[in-house]
Amino acid sequence: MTNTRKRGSVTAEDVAKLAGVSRAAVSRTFSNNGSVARATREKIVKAANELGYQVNFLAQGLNRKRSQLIGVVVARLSDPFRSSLLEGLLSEIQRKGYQALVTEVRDDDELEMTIRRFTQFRVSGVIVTSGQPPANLVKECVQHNIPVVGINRHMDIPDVDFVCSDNQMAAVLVSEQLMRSGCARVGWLNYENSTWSGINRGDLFRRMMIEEHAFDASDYLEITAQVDGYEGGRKAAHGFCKQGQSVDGIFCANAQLACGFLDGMRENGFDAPNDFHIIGFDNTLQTTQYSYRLTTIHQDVQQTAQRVLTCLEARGQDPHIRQRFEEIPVKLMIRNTSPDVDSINKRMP
Amino acid sequence: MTNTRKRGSVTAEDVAKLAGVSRAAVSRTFSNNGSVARATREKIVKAANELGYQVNFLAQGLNRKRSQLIGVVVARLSDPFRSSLLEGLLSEIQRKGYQALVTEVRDDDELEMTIRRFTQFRVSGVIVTSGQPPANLVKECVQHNIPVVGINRHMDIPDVDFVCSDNQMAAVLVSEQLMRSGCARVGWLNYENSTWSGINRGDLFRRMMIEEHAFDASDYLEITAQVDGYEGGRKAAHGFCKQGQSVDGIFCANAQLACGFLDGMRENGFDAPNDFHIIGFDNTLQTTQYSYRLTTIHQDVQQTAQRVLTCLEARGQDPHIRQRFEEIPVKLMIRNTSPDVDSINKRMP
DNA sequence: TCATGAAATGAACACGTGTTCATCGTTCTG
DNA sequence: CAGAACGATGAACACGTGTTCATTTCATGA
Repeated sequence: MTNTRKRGSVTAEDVAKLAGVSRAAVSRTFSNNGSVARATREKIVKAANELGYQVNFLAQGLNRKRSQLIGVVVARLSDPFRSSLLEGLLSEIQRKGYQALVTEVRDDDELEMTIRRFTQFRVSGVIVTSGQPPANLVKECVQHNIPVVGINRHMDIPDVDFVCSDNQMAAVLVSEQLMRSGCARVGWLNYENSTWSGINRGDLFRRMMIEEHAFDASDYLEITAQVDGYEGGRKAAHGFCKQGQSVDGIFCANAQLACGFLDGMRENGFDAPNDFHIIGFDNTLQTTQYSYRLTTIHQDVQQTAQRVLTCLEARGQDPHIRQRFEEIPVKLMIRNTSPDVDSINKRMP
Repeated sequence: MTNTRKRGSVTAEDVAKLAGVSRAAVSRTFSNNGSVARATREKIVKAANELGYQVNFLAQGLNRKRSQLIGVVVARLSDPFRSSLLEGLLSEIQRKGYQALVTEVRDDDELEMTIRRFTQFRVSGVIVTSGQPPANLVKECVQHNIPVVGINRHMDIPDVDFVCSDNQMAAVLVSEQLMRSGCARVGWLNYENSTWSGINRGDLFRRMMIEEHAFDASDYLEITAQVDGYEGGRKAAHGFCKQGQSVDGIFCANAQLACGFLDGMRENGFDAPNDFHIIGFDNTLQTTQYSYRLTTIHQDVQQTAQRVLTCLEARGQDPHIRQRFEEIPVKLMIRNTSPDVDSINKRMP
């Protein structure tokens, strides 16, 4: 019965008409931009509520040349750490009043299409958690004044910021833990064609063991899984045992590899912490569970997400600030597979 | 040096000017709508490539009153099944040429804001994987001609479609497997205030055991975990043992509960399949791993995602088709915790 | 009382696209 | 050859908002 000319969308004009003001006043009221008298603002808000008015984000974005969307590039959500990272990002994105445009990519080809679509939506920022975006595309974003941030990866591109867990700190914590445990022959497990962060973690760990703790190179093994994930780690353990190799301490590039390697060793009759110590990366739920109780490096997802959005907003305001490289502190979660040395010493003095 | 009036956005008008045609021709070329001669189309495409033109999705959506976005409501991505479901949805959404607007909700209050924002973006559809959307809000969507689909949940709302794993089929498969294994006293594990799908699975399983397989009600136990997830299941097992109860077959509402319960029983000195059989729901990666090898019901995520998008597109074309309730067949993945009976019989004839 | 400045207001333009409608040229048909 | 049928084309309007700019209102101080 009400005067609903066209059902399905009540516009600012309808509100203006009902409140007896101009449409510009309505716009000013909801965008908090210009100045509008208290009395009229109240009239407008009342009319808006009555009609159930909501601003059209498409029109708003078209005009402002910027939507309140943030593009997020993800891959392989089946990895628990990646999905928990996404969870943290979503939470922070929404807290700041943005909306997440999530795209899953498999190869860098898809990634090109993806970023292109992001620019077509005039996103306020792009977060890359996986894949190596082509430099020219990122440049395109920069030209459009769209900030880009990478997580746990190194992109050698000007005007793009990075947030990364502190791999150096992880190397220090892990190497010291292994030293305290009396390890004399350690290994590093990663998969073939790993990401930058995986390689970086291995490099820093190696340097720490050899240069800082004076390990002989022959006492530092590099174990390479054919593929990533649990099965990759498990197969690597089988190969490791078949070749008759041995270590008393091993550090893994991620949690899935670590769980797989541990289970693979168990299948061969070895177990941690009795036969060897093992430390993983990514404090996923699974590593906390009874069947694993894996000592692991904890990445602070929440803080990572916060820093990412800080970077985005900073560069959104001034596109030409100098490149940032933020490192997020990590923690060593001591559990069963490389237990607290003090408690051991206490137990057998 | 080229005539770039305003850097950062090349519009259809620029393309038209370069190609020597009207802007309308450009629009027709890229929206594949009107008719345009082969020769001019080629001229336009060439000019567009030269200038690096891309349509502005905001303007396009504003005009069409519909964006190519699809809103996805998720919760608790830390649950592996949920993240794999999201993965499947993303993949299907992108394959169909849409973009996913993902929002994480904690309570139904947030959900209200979320759906409201979805309508403000003029999404082409809404997928609800969690939470109970208020009926009036969904009605609002329907009024805006925005199709809504729910996954694995029951919403008693007209004009909203549902896609659900075939819980009846699961109940049949599980009950038959337990019967074949000679179970005489079975249990059902769920958490308090579970979702609709969890309750539904339990109801159907119970009916199957009691009505179909003539179980006495006293041989059908309902075990309730305080909270969802691995820890919930583990604590439930501890309580179960402390009370001195016992079953020889147990079915769990989801994989996390199942893994937790199994580990909890192990801590108390019981293990599957020797002391009891256990079957989970959601064929997550973890259930396949060496430490669990859990017999479980597999939900076909890919097919679910496909059906969801089919529903969305169907209702997008005609909002008044009758409500659908699609059931997706499930499979029983037989593993170690409730092994294949034939192979057992063969082994000890 | 008048000049001055600030706050408030509405008309008008811009954002970049889809789509209708009238026009024009071409081909087909009898 | 006349007329019809049809594909191609561009002008113009619509989509719903933000923002500028000139104008009006109003309070303040001299």
